[in-house]
Amino acid sequence: MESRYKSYKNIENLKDYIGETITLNGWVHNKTEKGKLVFIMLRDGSGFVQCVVFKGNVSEEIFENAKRLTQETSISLTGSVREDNRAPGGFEIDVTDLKIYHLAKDYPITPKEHGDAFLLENRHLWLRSSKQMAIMRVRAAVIKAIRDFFDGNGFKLMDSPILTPSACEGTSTLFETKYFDLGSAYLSQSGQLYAEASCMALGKVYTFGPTFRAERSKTRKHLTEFWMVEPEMPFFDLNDDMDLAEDLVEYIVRYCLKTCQKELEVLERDTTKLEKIKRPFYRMSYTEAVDWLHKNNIPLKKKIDGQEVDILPFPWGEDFGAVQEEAIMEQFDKPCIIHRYPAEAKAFYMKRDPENPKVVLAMDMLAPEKSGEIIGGSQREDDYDALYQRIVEHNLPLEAFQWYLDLRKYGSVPHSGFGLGVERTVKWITGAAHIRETIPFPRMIYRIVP
RNA sequence: UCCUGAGUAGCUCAGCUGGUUAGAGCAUCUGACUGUUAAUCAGAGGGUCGGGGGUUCAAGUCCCUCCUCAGGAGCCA
Repeated sequence: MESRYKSYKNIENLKDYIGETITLNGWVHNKTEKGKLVFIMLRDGSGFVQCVVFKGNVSEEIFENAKRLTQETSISLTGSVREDNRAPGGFEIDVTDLKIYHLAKDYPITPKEHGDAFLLENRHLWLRSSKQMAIMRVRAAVIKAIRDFFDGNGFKLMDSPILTPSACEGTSTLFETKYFDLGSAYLSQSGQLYAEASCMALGKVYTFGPTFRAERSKTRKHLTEFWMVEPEMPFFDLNDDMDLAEDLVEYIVRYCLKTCQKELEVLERDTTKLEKIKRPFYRMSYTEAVDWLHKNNIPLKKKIDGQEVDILPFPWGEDFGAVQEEAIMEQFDKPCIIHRYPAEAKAFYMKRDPENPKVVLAMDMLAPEKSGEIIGGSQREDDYDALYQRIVEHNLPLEAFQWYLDLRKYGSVPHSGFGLGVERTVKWITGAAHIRETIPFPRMIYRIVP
């Protein structure tokens, strides 16, 4: 493509330049000297390539400069591209010219092992490591897949506000901030309520953005700031909702398999497990899941007076914890949707099942390989009186939900939606050890820097 | 918030029952080598043992306290 700005050749396209002399810009990932040879592993963001400087091929000055190179020094180098099976990646550059932009000194991250705390403190530099780069590239692919899927299926993007006047669900804790003379505003913990309003205007919509939860949780599945995509569809019932969730997840996985082979290889991900992710996924109701727990003697683990006790059989009505989720998922090689949860355990806006008022038309999708919940969704309550009563029952401020109740006053329709957590999806697909590795700059309870 | 564990060189760690001048590997610097790819070999520099207090002739080591970090639970995407 002709462009008005400088365009450089990229390492990922090297196979198009075999035999040509090209200039590459990048950073020194590693360097080894061997007498009259200097090997430079060059990184440019698109990939890595080994470059060889031979004393006999360059001037004294260039060779001395090659010997001075340190890890993460930024350089521009020129040389011919050659296939070579001695080089990692299969290509090599015979360097004829070398220019140093900036000589880096004492780069803290070495090719050896490092601890988690150290790497997190140096997240701004850790991102340059090959595995972190690969995860970020998969993340970009996951987000692209999500947008392509919705844009290609008649959805409109309708962004929800990040500053909100009050809780969407009332349950989770919110980050609070001052808002001029209007008192407090809160960082959004879900765009759903606004997506519901949007879908009554534009039909199928999705909202995509950061979400904030001030929960004091400290696990490898939680961030205080994470990205969520939330589709909302008028005239969809719970079954349509579940079908859409399956289609989306299948599309994301297939897109990553198609476009991120190299990245998944760097991450040593077993892609045969991802190849199996095809519809139909598994489905069971909450009640069926509880029956299964009974049959397999899986207890409810509860803390009473600081003592952990096992309760058998698992009592109907209790929410599943990590123990139950993992036990259920162990039998599956594909995601499983669990639907129709006890009403008490779930949010106020979820519609009761007309066939069993003790449960709501909600669903969670659990991913295999101990990846946990990646989707939570429901059919929404569309009856004005029922919703009004729920808001009162949950002790939520009625005046804050007046606009939301309006949606049930002016042409209410059955509608459904769900939220998919981007980082949890990336964690599952990449096999990353911790969710903090799936977002460029993670925000966690005890870390906000860098 | 609760439970568990850890803080010693730039990094990853060892350091016994309290006992001379606190160690190793990597990284850094100097030198050797035309195939390294976490190179190898030879040499050099590098320490407030997380902070504070206490016990003792003597504390990295024992006690108290505070701080920081990690893992797990609950909550959730």
